[in-house]
Amino acid sequence: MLTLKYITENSEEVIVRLKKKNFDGATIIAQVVERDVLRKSTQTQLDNTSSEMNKLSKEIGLLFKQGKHAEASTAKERTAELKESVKVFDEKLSAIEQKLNELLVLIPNLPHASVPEGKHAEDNLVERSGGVMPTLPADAVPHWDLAKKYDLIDFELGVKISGAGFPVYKGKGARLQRALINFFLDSAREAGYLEIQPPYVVNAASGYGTGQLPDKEGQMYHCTIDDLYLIPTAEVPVTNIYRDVILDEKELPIKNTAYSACFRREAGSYGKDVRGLNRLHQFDKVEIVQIQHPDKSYESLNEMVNYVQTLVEKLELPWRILRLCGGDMGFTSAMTFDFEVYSAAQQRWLEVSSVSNFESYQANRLKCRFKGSDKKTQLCHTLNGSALALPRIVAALLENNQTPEGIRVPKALIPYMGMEIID
RNA sequence: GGAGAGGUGCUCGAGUGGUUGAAGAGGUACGCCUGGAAAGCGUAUAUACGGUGUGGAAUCGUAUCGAGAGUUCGAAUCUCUUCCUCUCCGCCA
Repeated sequence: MLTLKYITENSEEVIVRLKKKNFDGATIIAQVVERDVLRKSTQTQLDNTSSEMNKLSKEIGLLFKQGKHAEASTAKERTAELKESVKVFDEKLSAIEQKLNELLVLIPNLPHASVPEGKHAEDNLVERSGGVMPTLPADAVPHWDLAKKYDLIDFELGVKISGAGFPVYKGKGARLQRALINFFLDSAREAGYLEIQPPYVVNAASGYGTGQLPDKEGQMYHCTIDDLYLIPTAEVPVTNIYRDVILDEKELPIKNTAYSACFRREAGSYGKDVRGLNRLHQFDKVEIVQIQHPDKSYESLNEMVNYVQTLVEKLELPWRILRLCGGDMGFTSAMTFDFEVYSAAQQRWLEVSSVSNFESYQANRLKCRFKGSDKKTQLCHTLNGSALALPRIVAALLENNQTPEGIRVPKALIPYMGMEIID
């Protein structure tokens, strides 16, 4: 969330900038500002009353020590009223703070100045693109047919065991998964990321820390008996490592990578583009996360985008990078680049990565701060990106590389696959 | 799952109702000392919010001793709830 201080001190600017995200913030910002004034005055009242109370208590203690029991009893009587006031102010303050917090989580992050205007995905700008569009044989088929032909993925079996959206990878299909995961992890490590193996279920505090809760509760699988959530991305557990942490400036940037299975309920997204591997309830992904100094977070964003680009290039897929417009960006992001690869048989661009700078929006919730040489504590900037999500990469690899002899394995993957062709 | 012990500052560790935001030690930072270093000496070393205030120097107040609630004029210290850790037993990959 945005910091209360920033909102109250720059309320006009905040309202203007939020417009780019198609968010009309005038009313809610006004409510925040109003309640903040109330918060401050209530806090002052509470502090003053508590202060009096503390003073009086000390006096009573002193009187008792001196054996002046009568005077102590008289003093005690005076505390009753104060005590009541403290209680009233305290409850009032808590109520105000709770309401303020409820308002704050409804306000999205401010888009960076370079984020283009726009309302929908069609307004995103193509930043750059590369790779060679494949020329497919006349009888080319989409990946779900190829998966069946070479017995790589069994969607029906997944339905039997779990339900739609839980495919079973078999044989060379399973091996391809493992090859991609290892390729992505090794590449990330070589790029300076520390490999992490996080838990796949998280508590509510973690879900709240990265913003999945409370707004996106319905999108996560919830184990109610233990009140734990299946992670929708490794971003959640990895970023929460740094919840309630004050880092030393010298530790920045922190670069972590993690493979995890990802679980998404995808409630309400049935019917559209869900065939094959395009949209799943469980999928595999390698994530990269950075915690960075605010002055350098856009350098890091750039670095991360360039890094992801090397991955799609090594996989020899046609790719393009989109600079998301204000209306298509995530709630918590200040700037996002999406990566898409072309899936030739479906003749569609598939999103395979989303790289974002959250600036201090996420860090404010997480209370992830750093202390510099000036001894001042301030919020870090957090960034993350997929590097990469597997299913759509697999879809594009299968479709684009289909030949009469089988599926050609890109050079970079051959050592991981142990074969040049899937047949 | 059963029985017991415990959760205090960057770390260790004292503290069982009254100037305890918290002894002591270690670590770290700065200063002194030294040709340099060690030792030694001195100083500093949490966070959040609020008030006064300045070139975001200071200074005061409030809250925080796992978390939440309670008892009390007053709680790190007592009570309850909850989470977590450790030991023993049971079960098990």
